[in-house]
Amino acid sequence: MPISTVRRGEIVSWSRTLIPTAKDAPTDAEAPSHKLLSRGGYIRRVAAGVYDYLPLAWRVLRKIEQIVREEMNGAGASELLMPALTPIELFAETGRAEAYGPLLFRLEDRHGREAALGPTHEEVITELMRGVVSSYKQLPLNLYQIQTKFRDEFRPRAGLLRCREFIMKDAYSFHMNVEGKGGLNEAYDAMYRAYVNSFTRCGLDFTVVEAESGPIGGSASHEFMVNCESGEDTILRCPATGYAANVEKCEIGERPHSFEGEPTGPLEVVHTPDCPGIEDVSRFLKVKPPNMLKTLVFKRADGAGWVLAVVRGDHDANEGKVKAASGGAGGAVAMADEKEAKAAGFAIGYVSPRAALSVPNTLLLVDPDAAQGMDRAKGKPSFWAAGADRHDHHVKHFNWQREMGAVLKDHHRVRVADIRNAMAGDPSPRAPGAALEAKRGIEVGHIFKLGTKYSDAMGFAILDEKQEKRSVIMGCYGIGVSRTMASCVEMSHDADGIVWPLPIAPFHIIITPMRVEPDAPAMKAACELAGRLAASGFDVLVDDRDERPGVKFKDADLIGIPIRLTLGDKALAEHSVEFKERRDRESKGELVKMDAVVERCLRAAGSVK
RNA sequence: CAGGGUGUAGCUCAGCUUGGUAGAGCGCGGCGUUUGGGUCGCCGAAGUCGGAGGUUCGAAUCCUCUCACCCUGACCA
Repeated sequence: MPISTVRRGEIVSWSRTLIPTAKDAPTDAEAPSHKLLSRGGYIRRVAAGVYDYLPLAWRVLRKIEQIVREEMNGAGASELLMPALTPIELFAETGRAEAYGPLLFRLEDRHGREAALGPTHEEVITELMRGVVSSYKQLPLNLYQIQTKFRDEFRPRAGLLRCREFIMKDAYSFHMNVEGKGGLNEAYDAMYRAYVNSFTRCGLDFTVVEAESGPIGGSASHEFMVNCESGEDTILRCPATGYAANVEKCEIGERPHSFEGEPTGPLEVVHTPDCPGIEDVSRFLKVKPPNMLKTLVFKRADGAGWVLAVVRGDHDANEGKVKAASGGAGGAVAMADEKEAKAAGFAIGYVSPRAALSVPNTLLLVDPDAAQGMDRAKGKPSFWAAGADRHDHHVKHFNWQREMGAVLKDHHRVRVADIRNAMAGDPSPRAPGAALEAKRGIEVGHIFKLGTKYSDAMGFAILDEKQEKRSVIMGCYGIGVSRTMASCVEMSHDADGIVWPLPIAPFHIIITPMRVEPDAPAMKAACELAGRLAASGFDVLVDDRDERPGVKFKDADLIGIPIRLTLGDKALAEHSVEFKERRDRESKGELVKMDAVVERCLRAAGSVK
């Protein structure tokens, strides 16, 4: 017997479900998605960063989940479900009980045992795998779950975009090797494709960017960002090549630099009281930030000295890049502790590049835009203001060669390197002559190559084919399901309400009969039509409320159902209904004969429903 | 965590300065009216004024403490 391949749609009456729409959004809602999901009766706030998902929202979430599920299964992953409640010992094992800090929701049971509500499940799944996988023959494996996650955010905000409790799909893959068949790269690439497929099928406009792997560790990482101006994250993109990366990761193309240039005047020390930041000094000295040198103090992780990072006043130093540029001698670096740095002789807040001369074991890293003796645009020597290495004092007319001397040529002590965050207008690292563009986005997916961080920490090693015990190599892959719903609203709405893409709309079609008494022609036609549409796979919402037309139209627009079929006297007299797509704001709608409606809707839906 | 702000009816808010019977609009219930873009009219239900303590004859209002929530920043798979 063949398996039925046609999905029968669902029919729901507005009056028999819960869709509490409202004219006003709660005052605390600012983000469009927060306002519209609240007004549209999708969500209600229960506590800070904690929400009810009402029937409409739950339908959307389940549709997103289903798409993700299909793509994950198609990519060879298997679904399981792990507990949200996790004994603290598991997080202690990898040090993340500390690393996650207050972000971890902690609780204590009646016996005084500590537990945490899972923010993510690397430890839990590694613990599981450690117990059940004992041979390389069982790998590779890719396991995922869709589940509620908990993070005690310092500041939940923007409705569903940053919650303390949210729905997430997290997947973990396990391998004996990185390259080749069954390796990490193969799974990573499969996940990359599954993510592209998932977000495309959801109808999202998104960009894939290269990303830092962050505190989770690992070696490579991509973020999937929904494009929208209200996004929290800035991404940079090369228009010539399509290269895209987030601010932390984005490389900057070649920038010419040279310390050579005549002084603009004698070095002048100026008393600058109460000027802790660049902005204050800039105002006080009447010097624009692009003419100032910002010098930050980093400490080597091994304690064997310091790294000074010099960037232009209007630029931000990038810790990851500083780390990379100072690599080799002494390993990783971290922002210096203020007390410690002061004790070593740095006048924190007033440090100049010259501090590299006076404090031993100090490497000076200079960003190319700061390493300028000549102002190229103006064709004359650069004017620089900098710290005076003395509390409440700065200097004017800083000149690299005069102030630093021969040490500039010593590559063990002074290096010029890309050490700042990229900005719009910076040269592209991939195409000469092209400039990076800045866009805003919301992160909805993130994939990582973890390597052996967790398997090492938790002792998950098995024998390979050569009888050698090796740590299992891992990858992990997340999708914020509830955030995806919210970012879709951010991306797709207008003044009247939400405009859902068809694949994740709670209902494909809303039928709006003008009269709703059970024996009214409009209501009878609505029921008949709903049945035929459902048989073709459409989910149909019938607005059977005894409300004025204006109210129904406003609500239909607000909740964002892609297709509206209106049944009024005029249309019925011609055996027709009025067909209107939500995304067409201007059009009046078209009259469609009753027996052609299903076909018209199918055409509007394309091949996807 | 730092700075700022708000808590009064289901929602949006007024009242607080200058203490004296707790209000409006939307929503909700009823009646009538209207019926293609949030009709109109009348009637009605609805609030321990976030909580505790204090000052006072009397506190939504003044004082102290506390709780919750929001915004900006920092933080952030």
